[in-house]
Amino acid sequence: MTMQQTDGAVRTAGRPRSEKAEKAIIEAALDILGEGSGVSELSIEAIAARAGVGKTTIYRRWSNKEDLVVDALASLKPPIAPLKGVSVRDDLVAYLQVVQSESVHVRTRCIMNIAMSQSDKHPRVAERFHEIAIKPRQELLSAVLERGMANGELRADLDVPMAMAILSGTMMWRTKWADGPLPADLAERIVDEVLLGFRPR
Amino acid sequence: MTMQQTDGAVRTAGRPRSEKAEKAIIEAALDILGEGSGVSELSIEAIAARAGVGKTTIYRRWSNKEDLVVDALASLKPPIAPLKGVSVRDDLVAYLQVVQSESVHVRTRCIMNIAMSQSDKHPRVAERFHEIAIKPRQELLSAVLERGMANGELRADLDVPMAMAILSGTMMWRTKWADGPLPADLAERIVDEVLLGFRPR
DNA sequence: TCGATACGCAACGGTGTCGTTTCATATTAC
DNA sequence: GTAATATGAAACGACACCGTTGCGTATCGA
Repeated sequence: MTMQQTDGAVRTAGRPRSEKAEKAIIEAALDILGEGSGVSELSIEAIAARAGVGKTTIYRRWSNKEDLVVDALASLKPPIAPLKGVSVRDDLVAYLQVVQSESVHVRTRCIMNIAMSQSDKHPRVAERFHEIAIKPRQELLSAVLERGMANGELRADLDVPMAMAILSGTMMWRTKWADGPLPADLAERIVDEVLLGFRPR
Repeated sequence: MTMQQTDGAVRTAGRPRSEKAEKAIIEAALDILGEGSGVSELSIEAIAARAGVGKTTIYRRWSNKEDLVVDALASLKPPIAPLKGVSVRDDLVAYLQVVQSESVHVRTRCIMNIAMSQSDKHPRVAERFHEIAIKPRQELLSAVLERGMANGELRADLDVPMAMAILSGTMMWRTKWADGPLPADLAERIVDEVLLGFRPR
């Protein structure tokens, strides 16, 4: 027996599922992943314990770990900066500064690690992560570059995908293999160096 | 009771340790890592089984898994191309082509993944990997760039570490997040794009 | 030959996680 | 109140590894 509610959701008889528990589970999963565990090392028991929840409650919602992780990643809000700068240079600097500042946070680092290292073993997770975290940023970056090409700040024949790879790849390389503390003006230095080749001849 | 050998190695009484077994163990470990396992998922039992070796033989040589992995990574020969090209451009293209071709091999990919994603959890392994696989290449790349600066192919004020990050990071980004098959001339396109900003004004 | 050491193999007890089940309790619709 | 469903807690048997030990065999020096 079911009945329609005003919002169109289907209600069933009996106690409804606790949203609070669901949030706690996802938060706990992200927490553990953020501490450096890979997907395979992420145990349901550990999630349940940290979330203060019975394993039953988890298994009732997700039939396997991957589904849980996919949902967890989906809950990550991609914090995209608005990027309303005056120049392309300012926008790029602002963008890379966001990327750099995120790379400092352990949780961001670890989740990035998961995306990069476990894409072969967990393609669904990787796909979802790409859609949630990578794609919107790429589109943002792409828009900045296109704008620069349109208004003459950048070469009209700029290879946009290549330019995006140069910018993102350089920042990732430096944040990944950093020998020491990153320079505070890293974003500016990357942009200024790279733009030398992007500006009109 | 020990005695000196001609090569200075110390020989003990009794059956000597089998070099063949040692090679098999390390090879098996690399094999499993190359199939996508992380260091934590790498089990001694699995290594022993694949190497056709008793667990005893492994525990007799390494007291823990990290030591084994460190030795295994150390055994990887970094295949550095000679890079005797005529121009800086040719050398850079040749270098990046090696990087790209390696990125196709599953084993290389996975070991790279380990280095990138488990550096926080296994710092000794990461350090060793950096020394074995990253550092020699960085020095090679650095030498190419310095040569270009000396002979006028590149700007005299080029930021070498930044330039290296741009080249390596771009290739990594494209090989990592590739949507489809990589273009065959990827290395040339990266170098040609990047060199626009590296050449003298 | 003999002592010493390494070998592969099998088994040990211990631990952690799996996915499931049972239970008493809580929350909802009817 | 009653039926239905969800909850957290606990326990289940199963499995994979752990690190260790014992065993019979193989290979070395003396």
